[in-house]
Amino acid sequence: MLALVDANNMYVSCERVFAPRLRGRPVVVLSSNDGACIARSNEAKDLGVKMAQPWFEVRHLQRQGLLAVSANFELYGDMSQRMMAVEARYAPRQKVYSIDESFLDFEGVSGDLLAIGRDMRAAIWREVGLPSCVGFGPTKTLAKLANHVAKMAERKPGSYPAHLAQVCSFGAMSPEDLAALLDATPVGDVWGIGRRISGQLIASGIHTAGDLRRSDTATLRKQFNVTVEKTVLELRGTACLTVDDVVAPRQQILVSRSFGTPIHQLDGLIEAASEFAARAAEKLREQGSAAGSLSVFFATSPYRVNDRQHSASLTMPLVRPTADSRVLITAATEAVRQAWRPGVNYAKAGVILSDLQNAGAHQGELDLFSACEPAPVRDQPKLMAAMDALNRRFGRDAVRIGSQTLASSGQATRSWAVKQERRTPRCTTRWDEMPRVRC
DNA sequence: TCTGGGGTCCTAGGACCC
DNA sequence: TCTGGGGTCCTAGGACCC
Repeated sequence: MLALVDANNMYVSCERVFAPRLRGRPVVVLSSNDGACIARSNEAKDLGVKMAQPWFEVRHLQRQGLLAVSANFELYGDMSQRMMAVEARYAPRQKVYSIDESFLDFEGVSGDLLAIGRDMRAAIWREVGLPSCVGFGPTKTLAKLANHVAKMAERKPGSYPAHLAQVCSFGAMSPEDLAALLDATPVGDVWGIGRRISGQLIASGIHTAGDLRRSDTATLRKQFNVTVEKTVLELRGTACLTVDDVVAPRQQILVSRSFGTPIHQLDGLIEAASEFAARAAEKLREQGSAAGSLSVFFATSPYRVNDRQHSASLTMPLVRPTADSRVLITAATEAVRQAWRPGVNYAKAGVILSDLQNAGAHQGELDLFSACEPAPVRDQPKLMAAMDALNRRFGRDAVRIGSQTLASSGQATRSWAVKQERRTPRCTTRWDEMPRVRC
């Protein structure tokens, strides 16, 4: 039997641990530049705030008590690790799926899973301060669905039987009860069935999870793809997705941002791309990989309808896989120079590292470069390691690459930097931001 | 004024090969 | 009037997730 454990409204719940004023009130967490709502408390959902809804569309709800804070990812990441560590005590294998979810494999565990689930949930609350829900099922898709039921039964009394709230096990249900439950679940609530496909399923008469489970797999595979077919099999209890507890290194690393103010000058774009490439390179070295290629993209805002629209994307193959910030920044800068157009207001940009491989694996090569003049920048892993160590010890950007802040005009620009006007303290990761307790 | 960021997997179709 | 056939590899883009 598998379990899916996840925190309720993760980001809001993390904020509430250290800010009692946020408890019991409608709260949203805002994306970078305080642009859109990326997390909502139940009270905010009840006020009608939608996921990813722009802040300017809902800010008037402040009159009805809505509160907003800027995203504090450092805090959420740390809280996540604490939560995962508690969960790991309860099952032999854990696969962390996202910042607030993990799958647990209870194979070989005897005892009452419902009781274990309740105990684990209580421990997460007691030790970390986060509310969570637990769903048990024989496959990942069913465990996900059980978790969904647990959450909805808690949040919307009447949607599902009350005894399924918070911890729900499909393993503890009769086939008839489970069938009735699936028939009461909209097909779009099934994991893997998104907006596009649920629309087409409904159009062909498949409205609920129960309908989907009864559908012919071959037909669905033809109409859609194998992913949908696997989902149906998983709903029937045939496992197609496994829980492997090895943490696979990322296959792709992406750093992108919308700008605080649009960029129309080459300097600014180079500076931003350099900054993103440097961040991506740090992540790359953190997981011990090297990148085989680097892509840069930048685009105007589709919402500024009077602006000339342009979106560019350019991939730079790297001569040899590298994790050296200087090499990656040089490639990013070159890509910007090639793809940039003057007179355009760019609103967003990003850097993607792909073709990732183990940094230790060196491929033999012909030395085609010794004759080059000037010689290309050589990788210096020790230099990078020293830079990372200094930044860990003295804070981010204690040491940085020059082009991360272009000083061509005699002063740093960085007007594009994100705005976060409502960020809360990083209570668990910074000594100087630790909360104070008055007795 | 103001519209998120970071991922994975799958597939169709083009390039290329013999 | 008149098309080769069979295969691999790569990439862009779509769909999904949180």
